[in-house]
Amino acid sequence: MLTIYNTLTRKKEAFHPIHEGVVNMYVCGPTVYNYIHIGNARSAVAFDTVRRYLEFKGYKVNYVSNFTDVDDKMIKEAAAEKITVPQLADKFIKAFMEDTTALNIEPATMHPRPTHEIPAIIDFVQRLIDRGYAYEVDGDVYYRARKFKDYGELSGQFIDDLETGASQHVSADEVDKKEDPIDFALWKAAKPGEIHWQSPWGEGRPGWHIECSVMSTKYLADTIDIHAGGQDLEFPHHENEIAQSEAATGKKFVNYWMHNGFVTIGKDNEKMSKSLHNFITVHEILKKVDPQVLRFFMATTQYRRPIQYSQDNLTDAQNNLSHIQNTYDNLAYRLQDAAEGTDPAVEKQLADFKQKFTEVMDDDINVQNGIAVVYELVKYANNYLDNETVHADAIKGIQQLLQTLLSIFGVKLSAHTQIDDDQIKELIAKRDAARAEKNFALSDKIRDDLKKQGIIIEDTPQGTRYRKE
RNA sequence: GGUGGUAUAGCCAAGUGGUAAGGCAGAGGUCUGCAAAACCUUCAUCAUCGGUUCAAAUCCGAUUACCACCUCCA
Repeated sequence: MLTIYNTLTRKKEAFHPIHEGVVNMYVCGPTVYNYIHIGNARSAVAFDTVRRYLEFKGYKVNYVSNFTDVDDKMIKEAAAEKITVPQLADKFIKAFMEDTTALNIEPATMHPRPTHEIPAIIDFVQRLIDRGYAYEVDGDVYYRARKFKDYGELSGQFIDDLETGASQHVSADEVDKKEDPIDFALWKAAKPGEIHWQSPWGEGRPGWHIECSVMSTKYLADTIDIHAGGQDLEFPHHENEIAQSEAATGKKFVNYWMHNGFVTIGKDNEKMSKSLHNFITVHEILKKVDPQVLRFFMATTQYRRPIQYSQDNLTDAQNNLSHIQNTYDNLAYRLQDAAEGTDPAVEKQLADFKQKFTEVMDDDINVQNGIAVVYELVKYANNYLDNETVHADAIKGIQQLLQTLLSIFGVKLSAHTQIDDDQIKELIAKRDAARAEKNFALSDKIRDDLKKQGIIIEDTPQGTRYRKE
């Protein structure tokens, strides 16, 4: 049975979706004013992995993830680039899709954007005003946080302990307008020249938090199964979403809150973030690193744990993935001389591996233990391949399980042995002849020459094989 | 000041009371003409101090260090 750590209760809980067999999940996406960095990608990878595991378990997953396409940073960056806010958004949404596709992240079922939802947002804000949870001041609309009785429940904060302006990002002007410093903006009046929409409170734009409440309830349901995002969103973003949504609908907003840990960098393991200027964009790193390696690197750390980004750790991931990929190639190679039929012992063993994998992953998506089962499978597979006689269906069974498990981590395995090239085959024949005559100088030269072309030669008991590097 | 998290071998990391999974790197070996790939063997008493217990990395208390959040952040 699947258990998930629920930030709201600070406990692992048995996972029961509202509707049998279906999971409604919403994941907070990025503000699209720049290329995503590895930290942003972490969230996308973490919850893509959760999604894939849920699908592996047989659930249908409705996965909604937003793009925040208007806010202060968007306005500032658009001005800097001398383009409009929507142009900026389109540019970086396109980049986001390219980067996440490279990382083999499944597109969301839906990617809503607040600027496409203005009427729904206005209705939602109006509803909060009508219910006495919000008030208008000079074209801004604020949420009366203290009126919502459970405010602070998610993050464990007590209202009176909050140090106003501790993050030093609130302007004095804004504090003056609010009834209470902890109130937050639902709607912001436009400054001259800023992008804006008409509203009952004048020209303005949505505040940050409101979009997720509106889009989650509109595209999924008033109450959903999973709402996810980075740990930095716990407070205030998710706290505010709960306050807005539950005040508006009168229903529980989310059953399971999931928060991913950060990507850290440097010897102090500092959080990677745009504001600390210590980030590396996915766009940049993919110029140097195989996207599969980057994906594997991120997917094999459990979503709640921090990931330390370093070259050493990336190299580790690279080596591990190569080992798995080599095994997959070894399997494909032996398929060529395999006997027909299967091997009951192998079938049994595969069923055991699959069950063990499910058991460990059911514990809050414990991917470290999950990947350990994969390594067991890999070792088992290679040992099986040492047999003189192997069976085709058994090998196919191993391949299939390996592929299925790796796909949960977002890695696509494919055989490298299937390349067919007469020229290479001719050289190999020549080399084999040389070896038979013990002319190792020639045979080694042929091997070296092929290596320069990126072709690796390997001698096995079944003959000489080759693959691309 | 409030809140939360983390501390296990050179590195990554599992582990929630019974004498430390797994991976990388390293060392040795098997196979090979040599390689490659793979396999085998080997490599720690768990930040510190104190307590509870027949028994603790695991529970309790204290200490230290690091990280994060407190209306910009995935």
